[in-house]
Amino acid sequence: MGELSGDRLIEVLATLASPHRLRVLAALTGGRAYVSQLARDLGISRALLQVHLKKLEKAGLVTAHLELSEDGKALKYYEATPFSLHLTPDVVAVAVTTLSNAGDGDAVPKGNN
Amino acid sequence: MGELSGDRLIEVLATLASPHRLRVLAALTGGRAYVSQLARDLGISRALLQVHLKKLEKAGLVTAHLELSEDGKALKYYEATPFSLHLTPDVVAVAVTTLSNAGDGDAVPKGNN
DNA sequence: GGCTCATGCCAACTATTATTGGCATGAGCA
DNA sequence: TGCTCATGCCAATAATAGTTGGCATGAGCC
Repeated sequence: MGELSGDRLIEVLATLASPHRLRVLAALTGGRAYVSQLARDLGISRALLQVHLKKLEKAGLVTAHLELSEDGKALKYYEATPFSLHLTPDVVAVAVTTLSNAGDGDAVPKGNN
Repeated sequence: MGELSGDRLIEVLATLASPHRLRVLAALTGGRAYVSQLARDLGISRALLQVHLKKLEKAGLVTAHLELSEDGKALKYYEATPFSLHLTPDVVAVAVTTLSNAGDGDAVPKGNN
């Protein structure tokens, strides 16, 4: 996971920059779990947890797959994806060169100064 | 910079997770600069740049100091702080243990399920 | 004095993200 | 059938973050 684009880098960083998601990830690092179970473990609502799980999944930090329990219930198990990201000023400098101009853009400043 | 608390980790991640701040940091990695100059280089307003610089400074990613130019003008120079942060699931798991319960909290879920 | 350039800061607005509650579905089980 | 448990999703609100423009200050310079 050494060479991600600036956009991907930001996605990953933004995803990790949240207490909830960090806790979710930590919980899953300790072993997989299905949604409702995880919500109970962490003491947060399912709706909230799902939003965070989706963001984590989108960033590629967790993966999900359905599984049938012994009694036939469909459970959605999530598990953490291993990753390794070494951040340094140089890594940042390189990533910036591949940034799409979203959230920025204006090649012509509005006239300050 | 291997052992930061969960709160600090989140602060750093959140600070880096922005195209503007990433660009600012990259620009400063290439050499120090004072505010107005940097704003022109990046093509953004000073007001905007200052906000981002403050956030970067708060997170310890850049430092600032006043300096007098040859003609006596007070210039505020910023420079990038070297850092190295190796992110892995385990690092996250450890960081989580030192998270203050802000933005989370509710030991008792509201009653979902 | 009047012009330029640098800094700092605020009030106001817009855009995003976070969070809650509720509702609907599908499948075992007594 | 009625109850439980799991999933998914949406509409509405709350809370943050991002941006802009303007205004004030201080210091050289013509």
